[in-house]
Amino acid sequence: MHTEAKDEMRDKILEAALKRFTHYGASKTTMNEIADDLHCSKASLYYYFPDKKAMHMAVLQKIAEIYFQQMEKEALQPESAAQALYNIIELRREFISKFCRLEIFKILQDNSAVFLEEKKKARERDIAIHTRIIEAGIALGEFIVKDPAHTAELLVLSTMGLRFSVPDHIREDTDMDEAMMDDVIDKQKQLLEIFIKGIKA
Amino acid sequence: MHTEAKDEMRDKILEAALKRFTHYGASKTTMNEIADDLHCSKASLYYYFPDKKAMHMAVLQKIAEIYFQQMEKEALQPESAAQALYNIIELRREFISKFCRLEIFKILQDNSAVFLEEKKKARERDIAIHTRIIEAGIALGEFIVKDPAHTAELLVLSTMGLRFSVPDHIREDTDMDEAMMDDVIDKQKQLLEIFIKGIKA
DNA sequence: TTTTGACCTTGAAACTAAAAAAGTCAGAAA
DNA sequence: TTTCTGACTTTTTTAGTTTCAAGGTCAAAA
Repeated sequence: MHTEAKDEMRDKILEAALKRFTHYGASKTTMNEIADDLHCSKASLYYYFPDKKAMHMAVLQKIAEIYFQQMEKEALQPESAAQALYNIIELRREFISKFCRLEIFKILQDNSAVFLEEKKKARERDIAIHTRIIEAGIALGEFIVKDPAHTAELLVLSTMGLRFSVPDHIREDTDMDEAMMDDVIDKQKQLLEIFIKGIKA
Repeated sequence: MHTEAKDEMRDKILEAALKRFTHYGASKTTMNEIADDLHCSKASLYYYFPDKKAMHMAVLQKIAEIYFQQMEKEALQPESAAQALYNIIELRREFISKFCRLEIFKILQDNSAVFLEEKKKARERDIAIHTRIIEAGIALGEFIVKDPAHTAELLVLSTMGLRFSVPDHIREDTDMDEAMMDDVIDKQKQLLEIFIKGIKA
């Protein structure tokens, strides 16, 4: 059984790719560069991944998995549902500031069916986590909500939407947005504050 | 004093342009086509507008003015501030379904300084109107809000942001979005409901 | 003052060639 | 048998060019 070794190499590739992506941006990274970093041939990469897009996806899934697991930990047994919701925003701030250089948006521009599917799944998972927190809030007597899943969707979508409150031309610019990000996160927290009051028991 | 006649011709041009824009989209409309519709020469258009962009802006300002005036009427003396906020969403629905074919987004893609400035002004006016309604709500004892302008900004931005809850690839498509729009408007109303509860006295 | 035909200018498609990157495969290495 | 690679082909990107429709100007007419 050589699968452990195989998985190990696969992971090494993902790490090397992620390093390049976060440093130079995914769109500026070639398969050859990743291979060179690993002192292996490009053909090897194609032994582990069917194509470049699959590798991109795997990198994305890898970091998303960590992010979601942190979120789920937060959602598991909150002392306060409201606090859990705030903590998730903080988690998001960390995640974004860590991976914003990866040009995640440029990859996702690629609106292929697989990508959209993955994006949808991620959003659903995000909403599911928020649903669980809201349900916990109901159980704790913090919130009164008729349809937790629906309310969670609304919270997630409206919070995400605030991302677009910063003008278009700045969103492109990769330098300035670190400062802008704080503004967006701030707005997200302020909206959450009102949102929580709006569903408070 | 020939200014009335001049203004009249200017307005005729704007109407002809708007008709073309809403029918075929602004990006697919040429100056020659507008001139032909008016049975005049293209050079005449340039007597009234310095260039094409200025004409686009004028068309946009014209329809925006109507939209904002309706909003302001709504904001002037609401019996219920909450109801006024709902009415404004309904106004927005009408406005969008009327002018969505104009490809406003494609024009606004043009991130020139003048355009951004105008966009910013429009947003500020939007926020100002919402501020007035929230202040009215406070006066009527409906709401308790510390900083009405700030709360209004948050409401406007989060509501607008919901526009992006529909997947990217559908936003491009000019056919489907009529149905999608209803979904967005629905979400905006649902968010407003919670938002209002969140600032309720 | 307003309008126009004739004219000039510009920018966005439509090709093209060259370079770079993606992707394949027969066979070597482990 | 699984993993890896050099040498190869194919596809995509880029940069340069042409071309033409659309933008824009102007002297002169109405």
